[in-house]
Amino acid sequence: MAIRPAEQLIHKAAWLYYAHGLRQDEVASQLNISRASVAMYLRKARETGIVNISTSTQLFTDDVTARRLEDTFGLDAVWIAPENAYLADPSTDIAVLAASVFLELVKKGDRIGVAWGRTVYTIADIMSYADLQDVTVVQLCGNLGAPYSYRPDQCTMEIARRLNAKGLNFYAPLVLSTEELAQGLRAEPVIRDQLAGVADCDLALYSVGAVDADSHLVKCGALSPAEMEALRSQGAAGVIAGQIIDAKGEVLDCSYNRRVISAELASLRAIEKRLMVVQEDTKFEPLLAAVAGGLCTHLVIGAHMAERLLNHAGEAGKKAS
Amino acid sequence: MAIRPAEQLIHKAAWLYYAHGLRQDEVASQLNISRASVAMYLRKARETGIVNISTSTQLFTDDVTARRLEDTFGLDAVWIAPENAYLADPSTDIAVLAASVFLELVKKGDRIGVAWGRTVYTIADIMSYADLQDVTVVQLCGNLGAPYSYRPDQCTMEIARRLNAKGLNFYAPLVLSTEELAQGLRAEPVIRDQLAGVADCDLALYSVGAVDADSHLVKCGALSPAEMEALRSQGAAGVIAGQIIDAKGEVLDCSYNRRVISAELASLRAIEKRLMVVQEDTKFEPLLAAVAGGLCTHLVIGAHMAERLLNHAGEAGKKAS
DNA sequence: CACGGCTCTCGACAAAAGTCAAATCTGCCT
DNA sequence: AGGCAGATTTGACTTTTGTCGAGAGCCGTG
Repeated sequence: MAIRPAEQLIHKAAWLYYAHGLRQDEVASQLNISRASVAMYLRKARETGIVNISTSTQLFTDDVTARRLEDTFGLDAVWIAPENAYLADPSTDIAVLAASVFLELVKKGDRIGVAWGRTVYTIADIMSYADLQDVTVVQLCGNLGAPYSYRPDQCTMEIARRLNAKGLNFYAPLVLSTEELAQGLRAEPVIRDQLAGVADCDLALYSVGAVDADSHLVKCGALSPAEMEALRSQGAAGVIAGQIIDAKGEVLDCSYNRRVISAELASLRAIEKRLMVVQEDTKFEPLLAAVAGGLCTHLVIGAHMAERLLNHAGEAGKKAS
Repeated sequence: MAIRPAEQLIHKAAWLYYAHGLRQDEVASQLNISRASVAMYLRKARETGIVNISTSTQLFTDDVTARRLEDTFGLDAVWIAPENAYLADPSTDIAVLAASVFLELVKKGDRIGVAWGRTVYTIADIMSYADLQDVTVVQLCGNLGAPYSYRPDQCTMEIARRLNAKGLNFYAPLVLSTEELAQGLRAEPVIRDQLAGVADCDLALYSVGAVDADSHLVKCGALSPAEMEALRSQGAAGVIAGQIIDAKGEVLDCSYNRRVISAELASLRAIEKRLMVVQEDTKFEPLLAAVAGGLCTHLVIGAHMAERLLNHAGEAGKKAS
């Protein structure tokens, strides 16, 4: 990690510009280079996280709805992305917000568990760079061989890259064909250590998957549409880090789950800050299951989903009384 | 702390501009206001810490000299402001650097002890705003009645204001006329609690004062030039949070110190991160004393001072062998 | 040693952001 | 209701910044 001569220059330029508030041409004359170069250096500085521009996400927690959600579901913090006005694509909105929230939650020296999925990868993709050197990003579950760009290891690596952190991948398949093999693999020292290390994380980032034919588990061939359907009728309500959970947020007792290599839910629950991000409105039930199972403490969702959650809680309350 | 309607707008504008990367005119049309207003909002957002622009101070620790200082004096981290090229005023350079380092060291929920002096106030003055809501800034020592703008309470309040944090001043004089009175005042519940709370701080910010006629203690009338001179011959080497220390960094046994209301050195040493900033080259001996006494773990100084420290250590080493 | 291929740098132009005085709005007092 | 003081907003203008293609320097290779 020796600092290249150019990096030194970028650093100096960034310092003079952002910390001292000089103009670009002043910086240029200080460093005896052209202003155009300064502009380029500054862009690089922003891209590599030498300078950090972060905007408070407080606006999105201040919302009354967010507060009520925190109260009714016992969550530590909820962020709600306004559905309507802002940008063309509402789900991008959620991802942008989630990325900011994530960066706000990360601290130096943290160990971060990352699951996989389109949502997680989208977040990684738009997340700005930061310079947290002694952070470790660990992969929460095994890999799928599919050619998707949001494979578990990709998610982990991309986030590690953005944070300038260490990425700890693990190269085991997510699902094996027999329970015995899975058990054997889980006992392998390399794998065992990685899985044991999950509980030591300070922060986790994941989404929740739906139990339907569109699930990545189906798309990647881990389960057939028919199997998925069968699991659903057995009570499957969602997918967390590759594992099927029921409506109470517990691991569903089924062959599939026993063949999976992934962090145990108990380990996940041991992580202090569990950030769950849900983009799709269709993932209402999966989300409910995850929340019921105490699988998240911090939540980023869209306004519409927020409403549905509150309504649901209201009705459940009425029924109970 | 109800959010004024305008603040909401500022927040939204900042979000769209900095997080989503829209241009100002795009933001303007989104929010149905003129672009000029957006520009103004954004300035306010930066000023109030809704957006945070911070540049890594790593450049200044990467220095070989800084590393050697860390090693030879057993410090956690050292930052060295390059003396020559950068700006007109080298001591401003140090303060700018110190402010950035300080902001980098502060974490949410921290309790911060702040002493006083021109250096500390300069830092407070140029420090950019941040939005750390549950941070407490506590004053480390009593006040002086002088009309200086860098009175202890001013320093504390200004820093608290910049961080959007709670400021805990304490209104006792720094020096009393008799030891009995000081003892009595220290026993006062309000004062006692405040002093006891110092050891709970996570971070301290102070400089070190010189023992000469230019000292603020003299300028503010706490000591006469003659008394100062007398203390010097008794072994006074520096001033920390209003107290006189000897060359070993211990409290000097003298009447003055017994009449002072300030945090005990033991409490200061109990603080995990003790950030000391020294601007003036003349404060070489005071700094040595402070370092010897373990009163700082993190150090921000100029290049010239860094050299002197290293040379001194080198010579001391030679003499010893 | 000449030749591509490569990155880095610069000048000039276009785009974006900052600024200021005038206009408008707002609440409040008479 | 009128009018005044303060803050807020705006349009027009200036300054600053981003970008692009051209050119310069640098290396390994044929």
